[in-house]
Amino acid sequence: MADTSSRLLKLLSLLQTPREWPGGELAERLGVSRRTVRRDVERLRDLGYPVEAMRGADGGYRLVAGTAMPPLLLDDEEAVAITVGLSTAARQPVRGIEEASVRALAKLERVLPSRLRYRVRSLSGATVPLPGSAGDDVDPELLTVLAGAIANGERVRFGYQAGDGTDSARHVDPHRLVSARRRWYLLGHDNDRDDWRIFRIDRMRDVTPTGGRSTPRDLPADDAAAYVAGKLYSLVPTYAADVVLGAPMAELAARVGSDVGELSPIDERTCLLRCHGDTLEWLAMRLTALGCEFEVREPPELVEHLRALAARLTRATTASPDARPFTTDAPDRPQISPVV
Amino acid sequence: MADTSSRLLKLLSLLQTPREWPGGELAERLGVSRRTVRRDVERLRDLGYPVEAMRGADGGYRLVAGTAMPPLLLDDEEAVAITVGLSTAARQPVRGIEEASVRALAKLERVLPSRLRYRVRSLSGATVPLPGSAGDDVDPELLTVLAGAIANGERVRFGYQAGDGTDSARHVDPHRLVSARRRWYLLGHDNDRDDWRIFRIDRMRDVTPTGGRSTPRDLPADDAAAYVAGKLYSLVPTYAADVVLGAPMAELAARVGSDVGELSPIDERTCLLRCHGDTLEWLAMRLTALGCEFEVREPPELVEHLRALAARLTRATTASPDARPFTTDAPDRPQISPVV
DNA sequence: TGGTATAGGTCAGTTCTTGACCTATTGGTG
DNA sequence: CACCAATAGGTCAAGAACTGACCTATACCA
Repeated sequence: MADTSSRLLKLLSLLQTPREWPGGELAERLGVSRRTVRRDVERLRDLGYPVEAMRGADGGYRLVAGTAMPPLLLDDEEAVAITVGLSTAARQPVRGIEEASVRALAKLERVLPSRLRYRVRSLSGATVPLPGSAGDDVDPELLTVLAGAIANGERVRFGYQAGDGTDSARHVDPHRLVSARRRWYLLGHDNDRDDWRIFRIDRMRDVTPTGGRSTPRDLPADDAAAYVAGKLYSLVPTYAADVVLGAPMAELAARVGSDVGELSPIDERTCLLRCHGDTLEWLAMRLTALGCEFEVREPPELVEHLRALAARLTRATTASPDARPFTTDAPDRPQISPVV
Repeated sequence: MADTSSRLLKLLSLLQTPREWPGGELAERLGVSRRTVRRDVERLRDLGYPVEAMRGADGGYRLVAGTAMPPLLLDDEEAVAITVGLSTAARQPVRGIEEASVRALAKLERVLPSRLRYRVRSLSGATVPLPGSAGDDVDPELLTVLAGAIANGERVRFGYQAGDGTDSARHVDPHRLVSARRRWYLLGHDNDRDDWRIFRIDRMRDVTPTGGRSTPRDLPADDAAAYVAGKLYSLVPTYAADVVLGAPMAELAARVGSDVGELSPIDERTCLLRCHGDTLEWLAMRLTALGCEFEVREPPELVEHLRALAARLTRATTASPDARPFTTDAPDRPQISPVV
């Protein structure tokens, strides 16, 4: 009966509010007798959602953590907040739950009322881009489209710009989304080339599901993520940095996230940081953000980059504040660094 | 009837998967006849959740966006992903939906099965701290406790370390959570001092709801967020920066998020950036991340900070790579910059 | 044009739900 | 310590709803 079901949902939604509900108030809100409220609570418990009841004066009902995840009943603002949160999470994925984030985002986006969509769009445009990832940010919507196609077993068609700049149209059976090195990749079977390929998602254009079913194939490896990571290692240049930090390891441990790099102690006052990064900008930012003295051993490119940065900072602070800036055309002054 | 309701929920959960479901398969999965599936779909539509049906061969049912937000049925991984996403979102709140994010997080945390909690905890520890906010990160759990107390109208008790370092115990009727200047604040009525106070949440300890009801009071202003922002303006020092950027405004517009500052053009090759920040580290990072030439006009503290940073970078790159670093004890070398 | 999918009407038997009334139990308060 | 207010749960009868079986209409694809 639609009446009972909708009442149960309404009850769940009330109970998800962080407060206690006396039975009488619930009965009034739901338009039924108190006895029915008790029965509804029993029904929810049967469904696996533990409703806790405080007996005695000013007792009441409240939903507590159980073994199953109850259906989340969100109001408009919460739905928007979650969508925005997941969109930004997709831009800076957290190891181990990248795909689940995208799945959850896809779920949400499919049912998000249109009046909320524009709010999401205007809000997620306001996120601060991080250095090293500027320009080649992935559109979260693209991710959800691909996630949907993968789950649905649908073939997709898109335009792809390869690393050497050549454009081509692709027909691909999408297989898995993998995020590695702060970028998103699609592992799929290229039907025209009849082989497995890895595509950088920020280089894909006009992705459209064709409607055709993709043929199930065995993975080229046991673990798709490992496969992609391995291929990338030989394809994408990566900088491995080797830096001596002028502070005790204990002091820095909290500031160095696990995805930044590994710390090892040298003595009481210094320690060694080994980290990887695909752009020099990213490495430079991580290092300056540490706020301590440091000394770069490897790679020379990073030394060079930091020198250029230091020079830029010096120029930024030495010009006289009254003079019109940049009047002398110094041809060797770098303009905006190209997007990598 | 629990049977029908749970079947409806199961159906909703199936339909939230990004694929099409033919009626026959749904009937099989739900253990009912196809006619009942059709009726269940009708029930869902009555509840306001639009189920789209594709007729014809290989048609099927799918849930589409409607006017109401359907209950979200998440699997374990998705629940973890959303919780982690919201936790990090609470650390770097997005203007306009700060409170909704916390509300949604509170909702989730209250019902999150315990087996998922430890996964959330281990994952959210891996987030990268940003410069300028290091050390005084807010614990998202604290936010959800406060959000719950506010919604429940419960009085809270906590220890607070004021700006001058003095400790005190507080009894407060919590009123609103406000995030401003990349920090979280609690606006509440301090019962011992009988006045409205603003608390920095990262300075609160041992927050516990006392169980006592907080007495409803009128806000000291129409808009709590504006009230807090106004008070902060007179309490917390803020740097207003004035920077000339050596690149056309059009090129930079995408890189300057709306919360970074306002751009205005000077000529075809340069533009002006006016921005605010509560720490010099934050301002310095934003500026260097732009990747273009720039020139700081104001404030002098920022110029000083950037000079020191440039000097640090120079030291980091000029030491001979073979020599043991930091052998000479230069007393004027700053150690880790204190947490602001 | 044929096959397969959804859409929806009707009917009878079964099952479930609801509210009213009842008692038991628990926890805080005066 | 007794009282009160809250949850917990049993039972009953009337009513309502659900289900599956059968039917036809309709749309889409190959």
